[in-house]
Amino acid sequence: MTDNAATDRTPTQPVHGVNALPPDLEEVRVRFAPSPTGSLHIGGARLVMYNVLFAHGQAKRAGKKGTFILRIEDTDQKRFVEGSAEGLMDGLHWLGLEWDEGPDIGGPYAPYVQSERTHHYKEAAERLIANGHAYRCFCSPERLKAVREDFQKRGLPPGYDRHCRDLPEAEVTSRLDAGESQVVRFRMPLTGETRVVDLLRGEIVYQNDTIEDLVILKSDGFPTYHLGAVVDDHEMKITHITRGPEWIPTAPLHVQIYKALGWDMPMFAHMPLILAPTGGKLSKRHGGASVRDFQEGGYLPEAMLNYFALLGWSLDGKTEIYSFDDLLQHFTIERVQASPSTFDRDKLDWLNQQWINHRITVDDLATRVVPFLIAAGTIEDGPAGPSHPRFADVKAAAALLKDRIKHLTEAPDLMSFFLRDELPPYDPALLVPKKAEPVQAQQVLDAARRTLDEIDVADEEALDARFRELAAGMDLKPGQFFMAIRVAVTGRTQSPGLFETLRVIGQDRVIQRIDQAIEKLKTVDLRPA
RNA sequence: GCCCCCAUGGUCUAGCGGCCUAGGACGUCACCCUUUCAAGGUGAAGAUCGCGGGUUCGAAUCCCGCUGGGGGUACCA
Repeated sequence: MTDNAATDRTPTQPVHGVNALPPDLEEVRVRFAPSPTGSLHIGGARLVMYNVLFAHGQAKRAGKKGTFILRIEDTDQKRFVEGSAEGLMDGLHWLGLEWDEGPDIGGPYAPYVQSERTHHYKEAAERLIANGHAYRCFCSPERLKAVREDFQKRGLPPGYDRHCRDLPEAEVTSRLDAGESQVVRFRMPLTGETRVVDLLRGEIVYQNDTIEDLVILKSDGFPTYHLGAVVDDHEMKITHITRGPEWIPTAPLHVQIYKALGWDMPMFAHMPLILAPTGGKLSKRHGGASVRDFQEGGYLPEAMLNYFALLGWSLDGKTEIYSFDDLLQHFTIERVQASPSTFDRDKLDWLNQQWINHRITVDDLATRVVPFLIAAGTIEDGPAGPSHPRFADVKAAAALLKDRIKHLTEAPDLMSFFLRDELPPYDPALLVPKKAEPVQAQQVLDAARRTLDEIDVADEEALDARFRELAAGMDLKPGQFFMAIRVAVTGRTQSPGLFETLRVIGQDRVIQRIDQAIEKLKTVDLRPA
């Protein structure tokens, strides 16, 4: 955390000569604008984190106001998924990434849902038509498709042939009056070039004639992303457009729309892509992609955020563990990588384990593990936190398992012998330590059983000393002696330290389990192998 | 095909012209610790800085070309 994060250096020098925070800028306003068509993706989550760190961290450190906005871009009614926006917000809340303005909490530029703002886009489109920067297109989807195929066949870039770009005004009016279906396209300049300044990459130059006359207002009256995003970003006073790299190719179009509307240009920062280990975009099949999957997979939000920071950004190339607060102290958008990075599950797992083993408290671990224990039926249903009636037991188990748990999902399995009275069936042969005979296992268990009549499991030291004596007397190594007991009491060969384990399981259950083990051992062939 | 972005060990990265016989981390392997499993500690292997040209006294660092990877090419975002 702060103690191991390098503090003597906060790199802020612009890498590409672009200053993300010009002196005259008073407020940084950034937004995350997902379309409600699915769940919160890892790439989206990381983008949100960068936004929050930029607005609430970097901007505020520079003495500026920083605002992060959530906006829902639901302009594609065909792909709309019910409940998706809520799921997106749940995921963000889980990660602890909060917005200052948004559909649920409102704000000065409400509403923050595009389907409720359609008149803004219509107005902008009409203004663009009026000032000659856009035109109505009556081409049918069939014709468009045919044109595209024809272009492709002739080895040309597939696209629109600008058929309606210069329709006589009278024709437009009459076809409009006739109620013909139409869209609005942006009239891209046919000559010259458009420059896009990207915070992470510097200037990118495009020849205007390589960019199509794209649709900005669809026939159903909804805008496409190109218009919707530009209009809302302007009206919501967005200062920095952060988004995925898939928007780089259409950025010049956006620049042209801003110009045509006479609006001030925000800055652009196209964040890097996250690749699947197999190459290509990260997806469900390749590496998992939904934040929810990780939540259910027993990852801590802290570890997720920490990993996002390491993937595509670095403070000094040495610090690995960051709390969100550390990140707020040190993050600078200029240092995010322009190159895509591959999602590495192993490193995330390592971070998750670091957080569980070394960064959170026992109490915290116990609290977080309760819902998993309930879901698995390891403990009875109840409050999913410290007020659960079994919380004290969970905590005692958590104390011993803290440096052994990698994912919260392991808790039900690893904690079951502490929390449940009955042990699941196990192979009696496990009771026999390595390089020992079944008869010796029986002797160990008998000896242990007798010892427990005198020494209580609460007295770890006395028990430890006695067991070692007994082992020596039987010509067994302590480890061999302990193993027979470990198996008898936990049903498995791996557990936390034997004596602390016995103590937490408790005298009565330990005796009961040893008695059961002695019975079980009778089913094993006692003759020397 | 066309347009665009990117390029340091398998992976994430440090590096901003001399400090680099390239540093850290994950993963891998070995050893130590040890009552099992982890955790922890120590160490090792692993990169001719994608390739080829320049510029420079000097290049991983700047420029050009190539190659490779990725993205875009919709009335989806």
